[in-house]
Amino acid sequence: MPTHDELDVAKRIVIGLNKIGLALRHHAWQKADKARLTPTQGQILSFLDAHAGECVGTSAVAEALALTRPTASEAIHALVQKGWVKREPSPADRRAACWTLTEAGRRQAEAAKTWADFLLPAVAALDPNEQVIFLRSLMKMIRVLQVQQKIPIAAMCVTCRFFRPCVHDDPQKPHHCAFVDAPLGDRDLQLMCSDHETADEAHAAHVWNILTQRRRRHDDPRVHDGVPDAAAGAAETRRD
Amino acid sequence: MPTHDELDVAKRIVIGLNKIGLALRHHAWQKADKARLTPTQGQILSFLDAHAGECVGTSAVAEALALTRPTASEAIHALVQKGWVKREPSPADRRAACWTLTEAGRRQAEAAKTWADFLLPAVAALDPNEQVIFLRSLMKMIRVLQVQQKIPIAAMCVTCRFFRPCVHDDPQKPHHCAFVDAPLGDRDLQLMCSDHETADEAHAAHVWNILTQRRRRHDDPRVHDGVPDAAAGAAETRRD
DNA sequence: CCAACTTAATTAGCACTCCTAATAAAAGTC
DNA sequence: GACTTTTATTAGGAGTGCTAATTAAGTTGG
Repeated sequence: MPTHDELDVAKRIVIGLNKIGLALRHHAWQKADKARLTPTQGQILSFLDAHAGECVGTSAVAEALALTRPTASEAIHALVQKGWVKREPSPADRRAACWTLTEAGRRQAEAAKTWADFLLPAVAALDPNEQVIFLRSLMKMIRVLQVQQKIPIAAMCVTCRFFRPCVHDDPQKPHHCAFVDAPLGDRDLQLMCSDHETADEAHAAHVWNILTQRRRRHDDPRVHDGVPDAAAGAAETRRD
Repeated sequence: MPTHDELDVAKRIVIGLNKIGLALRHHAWQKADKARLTPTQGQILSFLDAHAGECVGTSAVAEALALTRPTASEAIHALVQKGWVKREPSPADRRAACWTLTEAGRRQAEAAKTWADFLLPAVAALDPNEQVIFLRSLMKMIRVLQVQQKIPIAAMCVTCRFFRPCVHDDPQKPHHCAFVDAPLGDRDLQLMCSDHETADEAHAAHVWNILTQRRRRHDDPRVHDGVPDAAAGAAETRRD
């Protein structure tokens, strides 16, 4: 009889993910000292860089990185002190800030973006077949975490390059996210997606077109026998 | 055909692992407040509990959690203040400490042990076959990180001198543990084995070779579930 | 139109994280 | 007995992360 602990596979996976998390944290701090840029600060720079052009306030940063607003506020001010971020007034709201990168900040952000690439050699130890399965598994997990609100939500699907509007027949979940590979409903769009990556303008315009067209149809709901109205609308507005 | 393939699989895996890391950190701090136990402190309690009976000093803790000794020292003293850890003298060395849990500390450790279990529902989203592959992939990655000194040593089968990979014909239990003298399957591979003893380099390299080559010889056909043949073919061609 | 929300951001206060550098003390070396 | 290594700590500093309270600017409703 083996005397090894009888932990099931799932628990051992959790332990393993923890190890990876440990590596991430450790590495983040290691580099922190070199670049005078702590983990949180680096992530804020990356986030601001990814959302350049949008008006990103303290709250948006806090939400994206799963921090409280005070914590985000302090970290941002540290970056301001270092001359990498500056405050622009929001056109709409005199209370709100629009944090933007300075020229030096953009350079820092470029460097910070690759901070996790030290994991790439480890990933390369998997053969291509394993990588695909591993990625698919990660996506499944991330989706569950998102649904359970364990992962912060970062940006709107509508501006995301992974977003595919109106491709399913299910009226509850007509859209599709190509990153987590799962259907999305309209109410999911209100939330922001933690896997968001800004789409190019063409894609964004395309998405917007489809959404606005369909919404018009939606205003005039038709119910067929056993056929949901949105399905008909989606089918008609779908485009290749 | 997906249009979102601009990033290769490896980079998306890194992004995904980052997300999991974010969830881990966030969740750790959430619970921290409830239990008046910060992430590092919780991990120290777990570690001491797992190594009860051994003489664990400050350095050992620091190494296991990838902290500097001063950081570990401070965290331990916070736990002493709370009455969960006490110092015992080392029999051999009057400088060294043997940190041990108090009765209350053992109770706290028991609770702290499950802190990452919030990930279990996410893991459960994977089917059993995926779980096994995911676990094996994690171990491969962790081993690379260990070799690169990016992560403290983990007590994994893959680095253990008692581990004999692929010595049985039973595809369910191809490996063998020479310590408990019992066959092991992929699902039995350990990440935190209490009987682990680090193998010498020759043995480690040998194990690694066999594990990475094995897939072509007799792999479980279910592994290829849902994955294009091209991927398996690529795996096929990658050995000398 | 002003009192009563609500929201954006900050301040204050606290405990802890994480680092480097310097120190103290014991143990091993020569 | 001085020299070096190892174990643990202290000192000092920037940063993380939280809650609670505050300031200021919008929004809403009687």
